[in-house]
Amino acid sequence: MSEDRDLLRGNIPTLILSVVSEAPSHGFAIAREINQRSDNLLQLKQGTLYPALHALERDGWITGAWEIPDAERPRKVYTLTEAGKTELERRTQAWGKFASAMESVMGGKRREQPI
Amino acid sequence: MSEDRDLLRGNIPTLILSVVSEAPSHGFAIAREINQRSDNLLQLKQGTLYPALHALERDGWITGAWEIPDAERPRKVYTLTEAGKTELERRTQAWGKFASAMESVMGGKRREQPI
DNA sequence: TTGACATATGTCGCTGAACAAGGTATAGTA
DNA sequence: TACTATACCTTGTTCAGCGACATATGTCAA
Repeated sequence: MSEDRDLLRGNIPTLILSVVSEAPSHGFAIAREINQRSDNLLQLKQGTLYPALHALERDGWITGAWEIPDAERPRKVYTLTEAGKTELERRTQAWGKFASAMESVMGGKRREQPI
Repeated sequence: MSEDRDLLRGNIPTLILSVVSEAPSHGFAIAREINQRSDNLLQLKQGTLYPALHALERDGWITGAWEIPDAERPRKVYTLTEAGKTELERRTQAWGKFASAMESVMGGKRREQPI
């Protein structure tokens, strides 16, 4: 599984934006969600999660707000910004193109020629 | 396009093994092939290509042999080994699982539950 | 009440893949 | 003569992800 580290490269921000785009959420819950949805294949570590969230906030794709529920630990809840929505769309498309390019090479297909 | 650098991470050896598995080929041609099949989306740079080939040879997945055609530059032609064939299968499966996990997270799907 | 565990946030230093930029050399072409 | 494409290679840099650690609270069992 250690190989998935490299496969993950560059995709973690996309995954985080995806999850946050559905509903505002805090870091720990986002990681748990990614973990569960991928059936534990994609494991977001803490040393990756928090710096990634900070970078996304710095770039303006998400905004964080502290929430202090009664009788619970403080959480920083992140919400997707408008710019973040656009960024997610861009990244989703980039992923699609990339995955399709991978299949093209692995499947031995030649690029499509216009008629 | 600069973002595809990160997406490529960890997939380059798989792409190289894929191309070589179809027919023995030399470095420069392998890169050209990947480039063309992906419609120039996946660009294998020389600073990536040659070290990657050396690593694959070191690990025993491919073997290189110098070929000196008449009136042409010498080339190092790489062939997939038996172990390399297994490795390629393993990597192809890993890619499939990873891509499907990505889709699961991005699509908001929950992991399938047994009945 | 003591310990273990899950939750929840964060930082710091390391590693290693991919890249940029450089090198060598030959064949063909303008 | 200069340029381009082919064909091989190395060195130093960069930075995403990770391991390991620190901190703190709520819950639950021994």
